[in-house]
Amino acid sequence: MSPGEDGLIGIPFPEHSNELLSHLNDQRRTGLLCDLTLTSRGARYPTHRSVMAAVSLYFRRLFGAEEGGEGGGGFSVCQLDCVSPDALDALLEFAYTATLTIPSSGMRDVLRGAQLLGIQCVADACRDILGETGEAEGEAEQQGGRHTERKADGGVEKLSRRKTDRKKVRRVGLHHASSSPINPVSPVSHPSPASDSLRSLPSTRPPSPEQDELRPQPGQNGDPRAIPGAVLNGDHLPWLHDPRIAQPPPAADKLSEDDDMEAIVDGATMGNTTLPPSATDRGAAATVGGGGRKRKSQTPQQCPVCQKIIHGAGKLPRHMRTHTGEKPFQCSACGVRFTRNDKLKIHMRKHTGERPYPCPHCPARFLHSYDLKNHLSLHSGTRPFECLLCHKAFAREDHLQRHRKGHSCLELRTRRPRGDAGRREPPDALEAFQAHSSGFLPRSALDGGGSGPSLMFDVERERSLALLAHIGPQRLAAYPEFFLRGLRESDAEDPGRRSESLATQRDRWRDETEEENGEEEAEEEE
DNA sequence: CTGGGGAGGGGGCCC
DNA sequence: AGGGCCCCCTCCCCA
Repeated sequence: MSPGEDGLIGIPFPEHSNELLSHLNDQRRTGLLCDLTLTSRGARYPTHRSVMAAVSLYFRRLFGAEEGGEGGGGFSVCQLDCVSPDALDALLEFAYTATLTIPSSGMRDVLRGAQLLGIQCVADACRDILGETGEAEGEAEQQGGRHTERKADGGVEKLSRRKTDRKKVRRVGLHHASSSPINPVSPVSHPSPASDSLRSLPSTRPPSPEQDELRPQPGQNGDPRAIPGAVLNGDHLPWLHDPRIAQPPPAADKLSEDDDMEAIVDGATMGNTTLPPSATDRGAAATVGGGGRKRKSQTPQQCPVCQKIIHGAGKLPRHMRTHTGEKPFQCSACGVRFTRNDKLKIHMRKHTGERPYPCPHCPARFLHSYDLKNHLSLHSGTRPFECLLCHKAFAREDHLQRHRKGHSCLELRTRRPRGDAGRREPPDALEAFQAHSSGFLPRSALDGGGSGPSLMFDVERERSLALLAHIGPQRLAAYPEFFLRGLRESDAEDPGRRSESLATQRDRWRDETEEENGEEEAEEEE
């Protein structure tokens, strides 16, 4: 971490990506801001270049090289007759919804389209459903029938990522562009209007480890005249020459867990599946500050739906059920279903009357150990969770958090009492800010440990923002360590841009602060 | 508003 | 590697 980033605060907006995708999909449906039209056998699909470039390696290379050669003029129409309209429709739906909805009969078309367009995760999923391996493409026709039997009853099926092989999930997550060799697909001709001027994608690219495929850098194209073409040339898949695909590590699929972990942490090698810094930091924090708990290799896996990193071998299926809603564990007594066996087990205690956590000081017994822990604090009279704004103490942390969500506390302390000239507001507000942050910030982040996660509002973001609003960004100007930091990978990839904007912001806030301080001093003199 | 219970979810350890 | 078990945290609901 560079010195300037210490203490910066990142405010994650977990719903942002979903909302963003949803809005983009709306725009696609209404044709708003669409700058690219895909056509397939007469069908037209308005879409967005950026989205297609984000999801498809083919378009990524196409537009990246195009911009390198022509400065970003661009196609307005891209004819993809090689991809059936239904498959193209499904792939577009996937691009804008993260869900692949296809008829089982069209699986192979989608697979082919995904391969042609370089949408590796979809290709992997289709292969998985079809029971094909990357190496067995040629045998797919024979094998496909057997594996598609189970789909035959459903006309339309949503591909549950949970069904995909974990290794594939991880591989997709780590190597979006695939480290697995993509097999030559059967020759398909791909007439394209763009092909008139653009014959082929660059057949070679200088393999560059630093190359960021998501942000094509025009200058890196070896031949500026190598104009890409919107042609998918039969068995020639030029984008396959992407160094990360053409030269997969020979033992890419044999990476040890530790190697995988390194690959995950090494965000520089990753695309849009880069681990959130917080995730990796959490891992580091778990290792460093685990209270003596040695952290073994936990084979972290990235959820393909929410991108969350799930630690622990075998935990991904459990997590995936939170998305699918699948509740395979049913209470035999009352029929209530649960996503997890251990939760069912705890639930069963209600029926059996078992309360395995007795209070040593009273007859109370509890279903959960955590309940007992909370209960014990009542006996001891300790209220370890104190609101540092109003100093009200609570026995339970969640009650403190509930308290924080109330209004009275915020209103009490975030405004400097008039006439209290001896106590300047900025430190007061800052303390309040720290105090309220401390309650829901990871402790490691507040202990000043550089190894801990960056300061994050994991909980009560809105409340925190409200507090910030009370405090006023001006008052934080003097405390650069509290400047907000975006945690998006794009920012992380471009620290210069971030620091520049923050510096600009900081200067502006500082100016405003000086102005306001002047006003306040004038007020107090009155 | 507060105390308490139940449930959902993530992570660690162990088999 | 996968799953069971447990702990922890958080949220929601109710009295």
